[in-house]
Amino acid sequence: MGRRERKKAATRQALADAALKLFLERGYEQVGVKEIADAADVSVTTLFKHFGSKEALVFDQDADKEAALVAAVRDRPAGRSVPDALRDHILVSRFAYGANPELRRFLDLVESTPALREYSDRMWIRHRDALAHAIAAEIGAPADDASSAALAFFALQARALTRDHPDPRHMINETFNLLAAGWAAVHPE
Amino acid sequence: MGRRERKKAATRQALADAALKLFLERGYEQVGVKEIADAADVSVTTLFKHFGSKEALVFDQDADKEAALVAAVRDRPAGRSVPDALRDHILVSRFAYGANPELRRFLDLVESTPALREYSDRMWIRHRDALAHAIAAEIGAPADDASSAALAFFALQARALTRDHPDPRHMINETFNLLAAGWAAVHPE
DNA sequence: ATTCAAAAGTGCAATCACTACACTTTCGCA
DNA sequence: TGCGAAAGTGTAGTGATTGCACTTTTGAAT
Repeated sequence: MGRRERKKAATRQALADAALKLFLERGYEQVGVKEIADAADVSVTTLFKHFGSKEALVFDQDADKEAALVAAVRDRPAGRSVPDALRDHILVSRFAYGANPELRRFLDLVESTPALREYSDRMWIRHRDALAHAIAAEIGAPADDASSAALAFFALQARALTRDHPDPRHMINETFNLLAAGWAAVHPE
Repeated sequence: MGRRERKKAATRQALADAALKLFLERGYEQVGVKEIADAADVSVTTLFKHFGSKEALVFDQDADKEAALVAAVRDRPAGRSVPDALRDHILVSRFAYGANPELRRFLDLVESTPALREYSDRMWIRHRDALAHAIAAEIGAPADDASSAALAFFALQARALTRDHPDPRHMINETFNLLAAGWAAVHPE
């Protein structure tokens, strides 16, 4: 990778870092793009060349999530159903920030900011087709199989569904109980 | 109803009418709020006193939809399951514009405008709790029953799920097959 | 090494939805 | 009859996002 791309990546990183730092300090809405650009020592124009929107500054990794999602289905333990594998993956990705306080604060920021919540939801839904195809492949159905698409969509929406529930873990489990039972009925083995 | 409220309602209606007319003529994005206000002969400030956002100008009826939704569940034919009743309701509300070309154009406008699609989706989801409570009441579960909440949420999301599918009717049916089977398994009668 | 075009970055002005404010007009009603 | 709330106005702002014309950097081909 040449100097050019390295510098570009550095600028991008500086922007994302500055943004996250400022957001955590003072809250998403209380920070303007101008400040972020200044903190990263670039112009606002440059900021928007790197990130399509203010929200995008916070979510700087996307492709790996999709890969992980597809892998969760494809590489699931033998005997585990597709919905159950998805349940596991959602539970882990939602509650496994372990003892990492940075991640914890980041998730709190997202959850407490409506604009970021919506953006995050939309990000997940963008992986809908990829997940649907992975599921269809697993059961040997055509790529545009409707039930696979429905399961993929619902699994991805589960985050939004369980967000404001008092007991998210329980809500997720109940939700996937419904999906798993329906899936088993539609696709008996 | 006194003259005052009549005038207020008239202004509101003039705004909604002007907005819809302009949107249909030239497209949602190509029309500014200023133009709408001018067409209705009020100030922009007044426009925003009546409608919370530009999108809201298009969706001027909300309460009745929620009532219809709850009624679809509560007053369903004897022997019909809750998910099936919801399927019927969704199918009707989605395809029953009959020979009404105005409604047809309106729906096309919404479907072809990202901002309006999202707004419409969010509007439906706002009814989530009401629908969830109605479902829970039907099966004699506590109001915060998790499976009822999941079913309500998924049924409402079905519109978004089936939007960009080549055969929406088929997609809706497959989706509700999944939900109905899951629901039957979780709530055997 | 020189040159050249693309890529990265800049600065400015503009757009557009939406808000705050301070103000006037209009009714409803006591 | 008169007063206060409600409806409406106009202006000036904010804040994200875009378009434009411009300079600087740098990879690569000659």
